[in-house]
Amino acid sequence: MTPIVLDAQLHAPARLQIATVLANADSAEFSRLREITGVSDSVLSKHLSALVEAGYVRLTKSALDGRQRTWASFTRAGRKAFAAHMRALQALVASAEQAIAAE
Amino acid sequence: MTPIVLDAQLHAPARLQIATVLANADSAEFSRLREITGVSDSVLSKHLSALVEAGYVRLTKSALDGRQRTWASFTRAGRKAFAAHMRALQALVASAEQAIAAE
DNA sequence: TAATCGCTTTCCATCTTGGAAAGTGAAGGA
DNA sequence: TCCTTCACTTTCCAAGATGGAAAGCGATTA
Repeated sequence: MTPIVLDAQLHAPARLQIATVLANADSAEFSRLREITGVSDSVLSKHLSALVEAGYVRLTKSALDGRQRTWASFTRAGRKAFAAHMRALQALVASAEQAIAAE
Repeated sequence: MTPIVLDAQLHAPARLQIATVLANADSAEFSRLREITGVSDSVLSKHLSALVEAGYVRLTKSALDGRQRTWASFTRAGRKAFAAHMRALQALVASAEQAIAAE
């Protein structure tokens, strides 16, 4: 059987939440991601920086109502990595399918 | 939408590997788990202890060929927790389905 | 009695994750 | 112009997770 490789950059729960939002939208506001993940400003900022560093996310700053806003979106690489991660999870679930079917 | 709750005790990659093996078998030998996870004796021992502590795993010691062997198996609670974790992952994958379908 | 096997425990280093608080640049008000 | 606010960002720090090496330990063999 082929080994199931999980993406360390996307594996942490908060990262998964961020990625799931980004996968379902073209972009998401910083404040919305903060609400969804439930972490502090600083922590979200660091997660996003890490994803940018990994080449998975792009941050766009633009003014809305005269105030600065930060939008996050997947890069092509990020979207691909997330898709691969989801496939890995799917394979993981599949490999345990019969086992949990008995429950 | 209902929040997707991941089990922290099963979330770490090495734990997932151990759990997947246990889910597919009645029990597994210490040495086999060590090979599959690729971690050292001490690390595997600690992971198993943590799972025992969580009430998810039972360790059985018995002699084989005159030498001590340790077998690990899921408790009923462990099997249930793993099944729930797999369902959570399945839900996570499903929530991103359309998004990754485009890839 | 000594050595080996099969873990377990201790010790230690590193990485990750988190919050609080201070810092920064842009925009708005006095 | 100076001060404040907003929306993050960075720094500082604490706690927990994870990993290996090495020592420990009980049960066999030699």
